[in-house]
Amino acid sequence: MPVTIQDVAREAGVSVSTVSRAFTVPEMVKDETRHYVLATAERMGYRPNRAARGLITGKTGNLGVIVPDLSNPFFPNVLKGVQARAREADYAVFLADCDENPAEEMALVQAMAKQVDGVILCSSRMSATQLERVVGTTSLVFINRQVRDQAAVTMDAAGGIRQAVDHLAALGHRKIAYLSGPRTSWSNRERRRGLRRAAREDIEIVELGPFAPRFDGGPHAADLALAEGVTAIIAYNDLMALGVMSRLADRGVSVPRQMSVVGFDDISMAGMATPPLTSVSMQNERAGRAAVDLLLSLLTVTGAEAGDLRRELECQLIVRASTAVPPDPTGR
Amino acid sequence: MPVTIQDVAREAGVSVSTVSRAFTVPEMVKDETRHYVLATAERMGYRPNRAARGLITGKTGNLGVIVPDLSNPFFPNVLKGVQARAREADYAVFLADCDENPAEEMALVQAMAKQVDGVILCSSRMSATQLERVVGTTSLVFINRQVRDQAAVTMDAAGGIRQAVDHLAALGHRKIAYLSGPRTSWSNRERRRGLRRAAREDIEIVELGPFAPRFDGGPHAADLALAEGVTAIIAYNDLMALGVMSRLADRGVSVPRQMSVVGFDDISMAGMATPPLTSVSMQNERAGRAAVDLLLSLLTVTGAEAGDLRRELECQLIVRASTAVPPDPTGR
DNA sequence: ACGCCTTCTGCAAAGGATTGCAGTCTTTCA
DNA sequence: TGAAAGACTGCAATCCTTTGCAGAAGGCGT
Repeated sequence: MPVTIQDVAREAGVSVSTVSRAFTVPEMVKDETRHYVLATAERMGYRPNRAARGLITGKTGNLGVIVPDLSNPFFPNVLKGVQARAREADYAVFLADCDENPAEEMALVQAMAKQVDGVILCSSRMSATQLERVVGTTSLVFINRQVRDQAAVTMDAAGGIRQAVDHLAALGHRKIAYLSGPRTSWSNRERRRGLRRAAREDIEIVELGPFAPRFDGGPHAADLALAEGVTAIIAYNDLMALGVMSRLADRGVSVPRQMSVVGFDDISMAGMATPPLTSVSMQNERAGRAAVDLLLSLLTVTGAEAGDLRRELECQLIVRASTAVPPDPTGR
Repeated sequence: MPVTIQDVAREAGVSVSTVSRAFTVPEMVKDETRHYVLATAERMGYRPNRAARGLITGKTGNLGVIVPDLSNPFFPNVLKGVQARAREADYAVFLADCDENPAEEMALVQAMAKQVDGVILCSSRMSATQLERVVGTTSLVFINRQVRDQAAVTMDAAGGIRQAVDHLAALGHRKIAYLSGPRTSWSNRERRRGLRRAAREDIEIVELGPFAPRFDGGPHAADLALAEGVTAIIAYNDLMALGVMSRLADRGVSVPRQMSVVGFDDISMAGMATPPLTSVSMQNERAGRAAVDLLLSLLTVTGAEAGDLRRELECQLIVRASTAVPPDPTGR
């Protein structure tokens, strides 16, 4: 049923080699022949069998992406970038969701290894030892995590935090809470690093947590922040920030009048919240595209050292309605 | 570098046939031999090359999913279901995002056809003529759309609408607006069908739109609904509902005191909105799993007629804080 | 007119796995 | 004890492409 290169060759009255070359090394076959072959192929609806091609070239034309959890709105956007860029480069993408489970993540990489030219790992949860066992099985590009000698695209979260702190400081806030995410997460460490870098004489920053990096981590975090008497909150991510806002609303604390809230990631729902959430935007889609670019050069550029392939994306503070000047300490 | 079946055979001192059979038809090789072979393979880290296998068996062990837009929070959840179920069945999944572009969607199906055993189409945007050209190139399963003689998993949106109407009626609402989505969309037709079925003597339903099925379709829709003087709104989907709520807040209309709002899809952010949005839940993850099940039986069960493979999932109204009794018409 | 260089095309091997067929070795039954 | 059946295993063809090598044809310089 499916039409093979043989069928095209027979129909066009040439050898399979010629058909093959018409597709893969066009300049090697006479214009006239090539046009005729290509036209015939088109007419017959021929599409080269990638599996067979991969068998001999050693390249599959596929790449894999592994994300910790698709229902975390952070990932679909990077996935979208990966997919779009991959398609431009005529690659197909394998998707896997490891459900936040490092062991599963490792298994997935190994299972994929044979059928892809490389794998993109988003916010990998794997331990150093687990990583060791997958490095080398296939080309790897990390997103949001740096691993020695491995290609990676990261976000300048530290810079983002700084922007958030500066923004709040400019508004007049003097005591700010940072609501920490999972202690072991690379992203959280990065954010904390940014916090230290953003430290200023005139601002007091208290760090709370860790809290669950989800909506339901918010309420607990909000209560602690209120108890600390801060006037502004920077949350580990938007989900947590939304949870915080929800809790504040329940407790009758008005955002942004009595409390300013800043999130992280700028997931699409940030702009839809009430009030719309000020957030540090991560350019996830760009990150996805960049990861594919890195992977591509890793595969094609000879002698490219994975360790040299690094790309850091700017973060951008998107100011919306959840931040404002702090309440007058005199009580109006 | 990668270890092949030949390597294992040599190492284990048997022929490649035996190794192959040890994996694919275990009962055909002597227990002792099989154990030894399997152990050797394991030790050497051998994983069969799926491409090579697919070449000869004609089955790839892959399946494809095409979604219209990953950044629409509806899809990642069904994707998650697809992925999970596929992995259980030892299938890998190819993902593609067609950016709401039917032509691209068609091209993607054709591009995938050769490398997958079947494709799952989520909320396909293709026209009848376009569909005609892809049916037959590979096995298809539709989600959220019914096509003649094709396997499909659908949601009982009509039933969901009815639940929403009954809920609002029970609260005392007498005039309700339905905010329509894209006129041509199958989902929208289904919802409208449900609307007619839910029609009751005591309730007046006005249909407005069509509006963009996104957050930014909400404001326009909200204004029209207000002008109609309804006390409750059912939106085409949650995104639109959130846009409506945002606009209502801007215009000083309190939800749910002055206006009740019901969404559709129950995307994760519905519960995080302020107030949390009452919504018709679609069980997207289950839908994804069901689609894979359908595809699998389409592939294995001989003589399974695609047209017979239908699965309809229940919808469930999740009542949250965005719906309440209507304002007293006397003005309190 | 000859040889050489180009340009184009075809032959055949290779890549990793599956599988029909045939061969070997045991076992069983008469 | 011999033959037939049964249980395993191996050989080799096959799936669809790519690609090194060699052959064919045409052009050019001398």
